[in-house]
Order: sequence, then C-alpha cells, then structure tokens
Amino acid sequence: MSIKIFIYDDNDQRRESLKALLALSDDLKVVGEAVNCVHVIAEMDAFYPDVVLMDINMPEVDGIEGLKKIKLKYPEIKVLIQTAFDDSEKIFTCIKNGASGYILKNEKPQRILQAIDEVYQGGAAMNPAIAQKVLDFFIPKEIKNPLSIKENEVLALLSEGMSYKMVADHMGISYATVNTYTKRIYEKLHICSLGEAIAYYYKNLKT
Amino acid sequence: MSIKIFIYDDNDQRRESLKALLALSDDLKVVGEAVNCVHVIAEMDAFYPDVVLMDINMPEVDGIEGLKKIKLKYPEIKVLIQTAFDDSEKIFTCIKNGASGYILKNEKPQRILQAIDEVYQGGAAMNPAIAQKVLDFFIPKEIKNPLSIKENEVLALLSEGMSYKMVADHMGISYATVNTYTKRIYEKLHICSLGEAIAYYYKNLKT
DNA sequence: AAAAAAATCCCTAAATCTAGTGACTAGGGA
DNA sequence: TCCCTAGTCACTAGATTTAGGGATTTTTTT
Repeated sequence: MSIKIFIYDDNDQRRESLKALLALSDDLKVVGEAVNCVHVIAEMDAFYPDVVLMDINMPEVDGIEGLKKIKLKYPEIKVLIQTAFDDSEKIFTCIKNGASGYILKNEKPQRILQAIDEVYQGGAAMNPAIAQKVLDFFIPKEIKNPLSIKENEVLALLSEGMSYKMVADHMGISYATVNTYTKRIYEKLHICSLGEAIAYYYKNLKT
Repeated sequence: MSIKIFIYDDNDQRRESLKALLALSDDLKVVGEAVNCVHVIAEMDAFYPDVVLMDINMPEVDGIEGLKKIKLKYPEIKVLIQTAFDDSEKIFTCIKNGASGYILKNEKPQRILQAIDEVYQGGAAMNPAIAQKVLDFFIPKEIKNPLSIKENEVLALLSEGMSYKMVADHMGISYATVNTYTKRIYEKLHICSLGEAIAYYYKNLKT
C-alpha cells in the first residue's frame, strides 16, 4: 500500500518536478494534481489522498483556503504546506488550521520525501528554521514590566478573576492597599479599568 | 572548523555510543562529557561547545536545570534535548527554557546527526511526533462554548478592556442590553465578576 | 405549531471599583 | 542628606458593575 498524494501548485514546472521526485519512491503515488483549490473538496472526494502537498500562493482559491476546507471535511488528511518564503504570518495561520507540516520549496529532495513520510506517520514535519520560529513563540519574552513585585502579584490575582477583597485576603494585606496598588498599576500602564488591566496581563505578562 | 559538542548523559554505554556515532562525522567533535549537570557552568566555561547533547533524567542536577543554567549564561550555546519518553510536560518546560531541539533516544543515528547540524545552523530540530504535540498547542480546541453569538461578542469586547458603555456603543446596542448579556454570561459560566469572565475568555475562548 | 433560545430593551438597589488626597516606613541612589 | 520608589494603610465621593425584577420580538428546535 503506497501513500497517496495530491499536489496543489500553480507552477507547471514545479508540479512536474515534484511528480518526478515522488516517482522515485515506490511507496509514494501521486493520485492527482491541480493548479489551485477551486475544486478542492471535489478532488478530495474523488481521490481521497493520504497527504496533500499544498502550495500557498495560488490564484483564485489559495492554499490556506484549501487547507481549511480539507480539514473541515477530512481532518484525517494530512496537509503539508510548501512555500517559497518563510512568512511567519502564514505559518501560524496554517498551523492553527491544522497543517501537518511546513517546508520550504528549496528544501533538498530527500527532505521532502522524509517530510511526506513523517506526516503520513502522524508526525509533524517542519523545516528547522520554521520550527525555530514556532518554538520562539513559547519563550517568555522579557518585556520591560514596569510594575513592582507586589503590583504584579495583585495584577496576576485580579487576572485570575479575584475581587479586590479576595486579593487582599489572599495576600494578607488590607483592601486599601490593594486599592492603592491597583491605582498605581493603572497609572503605570496608562489605563483606567480592570478589563484593560487584565487584557494587558494576558497579552503581555502571562507566562 | 568542526562543531564542538558536549554530552550529558548518566548512562556510560549511551555516552560511548554517542561518541562513536559522532566520531563518524568529520564535522563533529566531542569536546567533553559528564554524567550530570553539577558542574555545568564550569564545563561550559572550559569547553564552550557549539551544541550540547542533553539527557533529561540524570541524578543530582538534571537536564532541565542544566539547560536553564546554560541558557542563562550562554544563550548562544544550542542545547539539543534527548529523552527516552515523549513526556509532554518536560517538552514544554524545555522549550520555554530555550532548548533548540528535542529528539528521542531511539532516533535513527542519521537523524541525530541531522538534528545536530540543524540546531548548529540556528534551526530547531524536532522529532516529528514531538513537533506534532507542539503544533497541537496552536490548534484552537473546540470547547463547547455555551454562549450565544452576541454574548460571545460582548465577552470578547469586555476582555479587550472595554466598559459596558463602550461595548454598547461599539455594538450599537443599549447599555441595558449589554447588562443583560453580561448577566447571562455569568449565569452560563457559573461566575460572578468581570475578572472571572475575562480570565475564562483568555484561558478557554481566545483564538 | 408550540416550546425553547436568542436578542433586544428598561428599572432599581446593593456591591464593587475608580480616583483623589493623605500619610508613614524602609531602602537605594544622586 | 535628600529624593524617589516600593510597600503599607485610611477616608471619601462618584462611576461602574452586579443582581433582582420584567417585557417584547425573532429564530431555532422539537
């Protein structure tokens, strides 16, 4: 049983190159191809591939749209995104939409085959440079937090949903002090409501 | 100029295997090794490797501690984590602490060499299964959101820091309606304050 | 077609938060 | 030494949010 592959790419030459490459492997079989995702669902219905090699920039209906449509109807079909540039924006859009991998077009042929195999096995294949960007997302960015230790603590507790009273209780300080800290937090962050403070916390401070 | 590597692993046999493997490549040079991270900083000071191959489970001072210490003093040294199990907890701890890669011990030798090369080049190397776990983190998990369209909209705006008035204005509805929606949100989420609502939003609903 | 859910509006009172002002202590830096 | 930041507490008045009520219309579901 070979891995069934469908190729989306608007560049004829590139499609041919890919087909030639994939033909070298006995385990891979290109079941179909298209220049854009206009008929993506019909094509999935008809060929039901294991892995889709998806170009991002294509006329009419692009790869991101195609990815969404595929994943909506066939979440089990693996989609391996290929693009010429390592555009962070798009990478994350694809990831959020369930892409199984993200490789660059100038990848070595061997790596492309490897990537297909990896996603077929249920893993995620990523070009190391892209993987690095993804990992960077997890690294707590040390933004210069202007708040003091206690102010931070108050903000964290408020952001967990506590009221001033609860915070006072939890920290073993008086309600008045919590009030003071909150005022200072608002001053320092240039805001004037709890909602804004919590929004700031989750967007900038939450680890 | 070959890539300088330092190995941390408490298993003697495994260290020998790794050294034998790395010796096969002219580009790689093992500059040192240790059974745990007790003297990690002294070792980095002395050998200043390009890449550290780090086992996680080691006696006394483990790989995660070692990783933290290395990254604190030498953020430019790449640390490639190796472990027997794909323990999600630890994966994320390592990622947050700046690990450049995460591979499994039973990886094929070729893949280990490839991983070292990738991290040396500034990329991130991940076993596909692990990469998949990382990517899963980005996929919005469809939790059954009990709120209606409008309630969701109100909550989203409140979570951006708007007051009831601003929300009313922004949505073109009356203050009273915002009040009503908020009450229903609290009922449905079993909470009773703005802080809790926003906390819920950022933890469960925010895309 | 009836029932349920969603969307819209209003009023009131109590609880909570916001803002302004003031004050005391301790520690670090100019 | 003097000034500033951080941490602590208090009082007050006004603004906002929360919690009770009701009520009407449109959509959705059964």
